[in-house]
Amino acid sequence: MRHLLIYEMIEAVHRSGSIRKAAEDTNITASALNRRIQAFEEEFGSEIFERLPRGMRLNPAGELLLHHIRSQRQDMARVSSQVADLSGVRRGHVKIACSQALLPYFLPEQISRYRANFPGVTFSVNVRDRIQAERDLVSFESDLALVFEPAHLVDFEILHAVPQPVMAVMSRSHPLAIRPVLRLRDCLEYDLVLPGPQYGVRALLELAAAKTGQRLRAVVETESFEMVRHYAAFEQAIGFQIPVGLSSLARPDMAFIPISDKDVAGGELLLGHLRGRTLPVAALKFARQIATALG
Amino acid sequence: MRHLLIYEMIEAVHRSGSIRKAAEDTNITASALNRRIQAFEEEFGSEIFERLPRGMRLNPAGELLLHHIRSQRQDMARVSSQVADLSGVRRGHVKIACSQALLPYFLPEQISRYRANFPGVTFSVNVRDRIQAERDLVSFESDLALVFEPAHLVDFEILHAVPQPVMAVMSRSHPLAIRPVLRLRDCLEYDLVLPGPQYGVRALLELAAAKTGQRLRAVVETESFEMVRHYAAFEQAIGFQIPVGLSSLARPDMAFIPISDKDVAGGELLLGHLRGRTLPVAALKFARQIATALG
DNA sequence: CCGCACTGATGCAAAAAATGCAGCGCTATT
DNA sequence: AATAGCGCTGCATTTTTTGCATCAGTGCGG
Repeated sequence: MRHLLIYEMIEAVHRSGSIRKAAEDTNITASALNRRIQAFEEEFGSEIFERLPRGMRLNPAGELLLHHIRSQRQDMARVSSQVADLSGVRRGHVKIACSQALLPYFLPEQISRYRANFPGVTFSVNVRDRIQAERDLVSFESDLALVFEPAHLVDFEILHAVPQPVMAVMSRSHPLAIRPVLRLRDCLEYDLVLPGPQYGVRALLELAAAKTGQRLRAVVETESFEMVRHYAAFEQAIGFQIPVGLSSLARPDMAFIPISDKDVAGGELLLGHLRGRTLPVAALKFARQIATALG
Repeated sequence: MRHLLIYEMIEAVHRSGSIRKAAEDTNITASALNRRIQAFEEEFGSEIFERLPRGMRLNPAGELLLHHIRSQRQDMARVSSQVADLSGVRRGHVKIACSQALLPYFLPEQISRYRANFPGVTFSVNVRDRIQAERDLVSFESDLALVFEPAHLVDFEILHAVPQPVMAVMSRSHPLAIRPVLRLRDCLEYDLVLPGPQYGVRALLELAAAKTGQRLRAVVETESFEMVRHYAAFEQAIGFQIPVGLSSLARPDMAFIPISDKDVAGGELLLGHLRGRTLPVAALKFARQIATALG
């Protein structure tokens, strides 16, 4: 889209913070780029960059414009994908920001299933915590977000929600492994493997512990959910995770037991997109598929 | 916006149905215009026009693109108005599609009040029936719609709703003018002035009459609400109208009496905009003002 | 306090792109 | 069969964009 090149130039300047650096990325001379920016500002009726001695920086008008640029680019991409869809080609690219728990089993299976039907569609999967996921939607870096217990929901339009109780994860040989349901106090008698404080599971556990005046002492605290699962398997320790991140088929040596909802309030796994956006066909169809899969 | 000229050209070709006619509107040669369209289709990756022996016509891909073009233009206008707002200028243009009932008193007063605060803001007011109003929103020809009893509400995002009972309109000297409330059967004993069948008030009246097995016989049927009011004033006839279109201050010689809701179901006056759109600041502020005014 | 390295801006000539003109082939109407 | 309308295209011309060289300003380190 030659006529939209100026938008890419503006973004390049914004990214690199200087015309000269952006000129290299854009394969153009700094002087040419400079004049295009100036010509655009002239037409636009307002400067969009602050000229600092050390480079360029978007001013408030520029921020507003940048959001428009991103929105318009995404909408153009949607139109393209719909046009491709018209000719029956089913192309497209779906960008997903998701919680770590979706990585081991759920998303690989879903993406593979979708691509079995539409092999022309490609995917980007980015691990994001609940705050970053929302930021990704706003900056159009992701089409869909799939996160556990998102923090604040402005700009987040919920497509689907499923309750996800917190599960205890342990070796099958663990003394508690035979129980159908666990109380939090049972778990606290053993070594704990906890996810970092930025995660929803941890937040729910802390809340529950505080309510009953107990304290969570982790022998291992980690950012990696994989670590939580595997460490629990090696030692006689207890980890925590939500069902969507677990697969008893893949790990017959492990037990996954729900914590009683008397102790720990169950969280919700939310599928959503940027409020007011029209999603590309591919993203929309994929969203429908995973909504069905989540039940 | 020179870089968006190609969009205007596409719209011009769409409007006029031929390159040669569109070329005149665009102040360009047919050959140049032709080549720009071709270059665009090349870049876009798909033809957007059907070449007919009698001219050009958008194909489905073109229809999709056209909607994107309109949406992007409106969003750019919104950005501009927000940028103007940044510098404290408060410029903008608000396009309203509204029912006829809003014309005599309500909108003039509201627009005047708004412009007293923000004289840089201008307005377009277009009279539209409830179907056309929605179509106007979809094609971005209007920012806001203010209609009585809209038919179907896909694409219509409701910002505000107020109940509006059907009122009988007559001269103060009319025998019924002293009553506080009227029954429909009372009215039917007199000559009636009715709005055309495309209007919500008429639809509600017909429904009510049918329910009790009565028939509405109009001595005057008209598309003009002004005609309804004035004819009722001249003869001892009864007209019908919703409160927002009436002003007892402006017409002390006339009586406006509600029809009992036992007979005629009250309709709703709805203020709305295109689903998913971000309105320009001016339109949004004006919408808030009239929502408050409507109560 | 002075280079030095970095920034954006600008005059001018060269390169590239867009345009206008004239004419072609086609089709539906008269 | 003549005509009037359509989209398309080769070629010369005009307009726009670009690259090069250079200027002016600013902050940093010696």
